[in-house]
Amino acid sequence: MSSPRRANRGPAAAAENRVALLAAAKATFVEHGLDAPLNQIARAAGVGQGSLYRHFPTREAIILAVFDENLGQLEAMVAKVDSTLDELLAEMFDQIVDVAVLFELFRFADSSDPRLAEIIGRLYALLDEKLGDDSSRGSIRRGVTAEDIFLSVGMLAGLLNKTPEQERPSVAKKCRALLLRALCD
Amino acid sequence: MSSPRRANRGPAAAAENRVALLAAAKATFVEHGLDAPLNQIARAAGVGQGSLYRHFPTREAIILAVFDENLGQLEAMVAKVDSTLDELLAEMFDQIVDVAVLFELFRFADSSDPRLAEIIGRLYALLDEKLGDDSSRGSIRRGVTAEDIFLSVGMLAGLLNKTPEQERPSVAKKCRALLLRALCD
Amino acid sequence: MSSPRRANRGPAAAAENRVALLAAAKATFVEHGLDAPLNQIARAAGVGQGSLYRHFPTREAIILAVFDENLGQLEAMVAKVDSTLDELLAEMFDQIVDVAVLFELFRFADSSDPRLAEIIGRLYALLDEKLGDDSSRGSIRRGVTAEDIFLSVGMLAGLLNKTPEQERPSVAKKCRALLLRALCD
Amino acid sequence: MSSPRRANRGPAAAAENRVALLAAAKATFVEHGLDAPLNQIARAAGVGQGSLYRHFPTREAIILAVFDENLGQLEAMVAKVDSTLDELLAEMFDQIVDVAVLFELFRFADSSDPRLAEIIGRLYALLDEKLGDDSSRGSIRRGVTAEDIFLSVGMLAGLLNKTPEQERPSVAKKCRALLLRALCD
DNA sequence: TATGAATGAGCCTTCATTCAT
DNA sequence: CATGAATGAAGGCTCATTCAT
Repeated sequence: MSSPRRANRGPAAAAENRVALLAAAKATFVEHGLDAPLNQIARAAGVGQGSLYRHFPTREAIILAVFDENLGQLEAMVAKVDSTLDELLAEMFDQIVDVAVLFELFRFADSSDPRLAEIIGRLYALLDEKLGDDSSRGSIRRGVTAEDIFLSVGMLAGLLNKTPEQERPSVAKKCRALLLRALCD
Repeated sequence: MSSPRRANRGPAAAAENRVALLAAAKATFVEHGLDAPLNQIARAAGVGQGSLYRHFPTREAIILAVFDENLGQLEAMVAKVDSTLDELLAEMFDQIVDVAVLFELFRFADSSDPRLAEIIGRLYALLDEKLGDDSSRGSIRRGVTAEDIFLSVGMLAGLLNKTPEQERPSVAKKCRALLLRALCD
Repeated sequence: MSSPRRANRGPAAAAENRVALLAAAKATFVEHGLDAPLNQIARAAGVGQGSLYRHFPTREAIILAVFDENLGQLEAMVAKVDSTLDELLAEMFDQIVDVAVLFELFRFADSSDPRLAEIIGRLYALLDEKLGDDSSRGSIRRGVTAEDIFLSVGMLAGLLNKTPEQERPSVAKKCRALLLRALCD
Repeated sequence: MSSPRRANRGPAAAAENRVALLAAAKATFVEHGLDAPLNQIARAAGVGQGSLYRHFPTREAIILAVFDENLGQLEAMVAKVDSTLDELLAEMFDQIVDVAVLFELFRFADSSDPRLAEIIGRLYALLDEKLGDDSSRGSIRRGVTAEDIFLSVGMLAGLLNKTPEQERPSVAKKCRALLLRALCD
């Protein structure tokens, strides 16, 4: 019997699969929310259910991984440009319109989860580095902490997640103005 | 027989049931989010599944009812005291810590239920009334619109919904400071 | 408290209610089939659920009553006109397009049910009366029994019940031609 | 533990399961009609509820599959013997006593499922092939169309579906006589 | 190790039936 | 006797998770 089942590409495919899963997960989460059926992710990735579970044993695990990956991109960006916090914030505010859903992560991950703590730690480090240096602080006023920025971004994300797709850009713009006023002189 | 069917308390229980359902719904939503199983609400209210559906034919209907009830309390408060917007905002920020989940209601914004529009209208009216009058604007700066306040509250609620129970007061306090800075002179 | 509940018109309304229920039942069955929710019938009749149950304790009971009533109309028609069987058949074939659903009755009523037996008996009597008399037999061939006619009508009804609304007239016409060929010389 | 979850027999069981489901579905439909609970079919097949839905995502799908299978048997029979339409009809009339319920399938006639159209097409082709050739038409009179036969079979099925099990053979016999008279010279 | 079918728990919803008023 | 709210059993369907191959 010739099974129509996708060929088992063996262990070598593991890395490929992981990448495909992360991409599929991000797309699926953005489109259907963090409660999207997991099999939808597996299907979109062209990967078996079981493989998804092997790579990410829980829903939380894959969400964390996607978030982590996105944060990685942000870090890379920061590392490359000699940017001020203004520019970094602008970039974050821009990107968040599309991936706000990932911030729902906090509903899932227990805040004591070491992976989450690690991710938050990296974000804080990123921000503290800029805040601590007058030349890179941009127009952010003294006294603003990394946590303040973190909370601001979180609030924006929180609202965007309740906002219908097409209204997001306009809502984001108005909120950004409010938040900058809160954070800048 | 194993299952002693709950006594049929008759039509007289209708009003009681409605109240019990609303209370149970609020508690359940606060604890488990707006996607909480409806049967859990019915059980918590000590009411049959069917009665829940009779009183609130859709999930949206019961969410709206709970929200409406809370909004009513807010309006009552405003009506009583000759309050400034500062006080109104303080009240809202206080209350929202406990019922932030209700703001998830706006996920249903594309709903055809006219009551949602009505509720939003009432909220705006509440705010516009205060904003339009210099003597009641408090320390809110000129140029702030009802929408700005609405968005601020929405952002706060959005973040609180992702925040674990015990951290909410502290998060709320910090966010409140940020938002007031955004809204006041 | 003024109860918005329909006034209890007392025992006097019993007869009225029964009539309203039968009419509503017929309309509801025709439109939604014999499995239509009973509360739909009560509502259409403007009558409480309980009253429906008082008049017709089972679904079968109300179906039988509707069927019976329709048969009564047929009998009345036969009694009035000095009709041949041809005309009677034509009438039945005509009417059945609209009320074929009532023949689903046989799926519900146990054939040993005395009420059903009584109804069938009346139908047979109606037919036998015409068949037995050469002058009223019309073009129906000798040898055809009341049962043959009964089965023919039943078959037609059976098919019509599976036929989408708008195709019924055309299907009925073709089947009628076939059945007449079976029953006539 | 109280519920010894059925062993997961693995993907290899897929084919077996499909067969078991079809058999169970046929039996269940015959006994309880096309509205029989699907979980009853799953249980009868010794298969999980989810597997039923995997194989047949809708009720219509499984009905179609059962019907298709039966039609396949009919076609096979026709293909083998060099039969006349008389014989084909006899076979159909015989078989229909047991599986009349499947003809309820046509309640789904407005379905968008192309397989239904395909099935009807095959039935018509089967009949047209015989009708078009004088040597195979048997005693069926000229002028009879495939549709006439289709309608006849449908009418018989419709009636049998309302007929209690034990009376079906006798009813079928009488109706068959009537219908043959309608279709033959 | 990858695959995807199997499994059943669990939520949603409808509706027949009962019964306090 | 009429009313219509209350009740929960029952069936539909989805999806997280397991596991034979």
